Amino acid sequence: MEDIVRETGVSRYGIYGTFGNKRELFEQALEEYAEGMGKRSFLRLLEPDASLDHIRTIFAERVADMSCCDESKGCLFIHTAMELAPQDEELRGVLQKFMKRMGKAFAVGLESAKARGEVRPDLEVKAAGELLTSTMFGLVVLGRTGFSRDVLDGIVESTLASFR
Amino acid sequence: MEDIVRETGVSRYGIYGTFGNKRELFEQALEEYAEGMGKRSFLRLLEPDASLDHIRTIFAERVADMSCCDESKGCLFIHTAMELAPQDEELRGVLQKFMKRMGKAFAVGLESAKARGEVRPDLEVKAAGELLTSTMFGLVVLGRTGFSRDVLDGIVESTLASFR
DNA sequence: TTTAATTCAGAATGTTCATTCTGTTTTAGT
DNA sequence: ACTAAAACAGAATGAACATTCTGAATTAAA
Repeated sequence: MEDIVRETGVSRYGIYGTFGNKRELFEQALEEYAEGMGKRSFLRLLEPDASLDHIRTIFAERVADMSCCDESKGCLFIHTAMELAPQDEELRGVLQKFMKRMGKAFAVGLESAKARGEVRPDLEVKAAGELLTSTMFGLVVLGRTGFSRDVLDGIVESTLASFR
Repeated sequence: MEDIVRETGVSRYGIYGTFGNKRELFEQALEEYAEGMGKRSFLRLLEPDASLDHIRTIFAERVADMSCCDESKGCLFIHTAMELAPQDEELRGVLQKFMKRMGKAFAVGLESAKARGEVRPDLEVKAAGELLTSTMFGLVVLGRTGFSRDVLDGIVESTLASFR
């Protein structure tokens, strides 16, 4: 809270008055974050011209994040899932909502890719979308333990290759 | 530390005398844990008769862990990777050592499965082993956020199916 | 058995941090 | 401009917790 007061310039009074407590503030921040990252990364998968390359790019951005500075390794989703979700039903609900949306977006993107002949016709896009969601988080864990960019890229490519 | 003193029955004096501090105690616990889980789960992949089913079983055990009680969701590896690895080079080294070993074990198991004709002959087992390592952690993240056993099993099956 | 070294349980210390409180300043309505 | 409400900065409170300290109990050596 100290940090938030300093960085935002909003007083403790204001924060507690508006959000009640740290927990509530966090929940709203999480929703905001998810909404933003959905718009920034996943919306493009819903365009009719979405291709496998769109998916590749989403992963590439994440891998790039992991591999650079010490900061910003991982995302709020995975930290929340690991540290809070099992004991907090409400947060779990927020995470599930957005992760399901993520899987869905992947599935829609894959369907478009299928129409373009980039993936095999019998691919089950729903299952594949869930797999990609899981892969995203697996990558973050490996990235945090310092695995090289090459390894992370390799995992993404193997996964995408399996759709062909 | 309070909890450890209570649960082990060892006095603070003894713990600090033997391990120095919480950090050192933790590092040794992590190695112990990794060693044990390696022996319990991954050693069988090195047997010459290892099959795809051995891999499936390892994942099934993990999925079962995730889906039952509130306790024990996740493992020490992933928690350490998420919470400590980026700021602690030594722990990162420990994690990397064991995660690489894990990938290697998967690769060896896949090679045996290939000999049995269970996976396609041109599968790159090294890359596939790394992918399975990543998948393992991805599953834990989804499990923690409450995804159903069916979804988790589906991800495992899609992944294994992609090797055929 | 006596002495010296270990080990014990639990109290004391010091730090971090969320939350509340207080007295002052700013804003909005008249 | 004057009053009442809102918002401020920062101090006070209280809890959690790692680590160190203390005096008592236990063990091992003579």
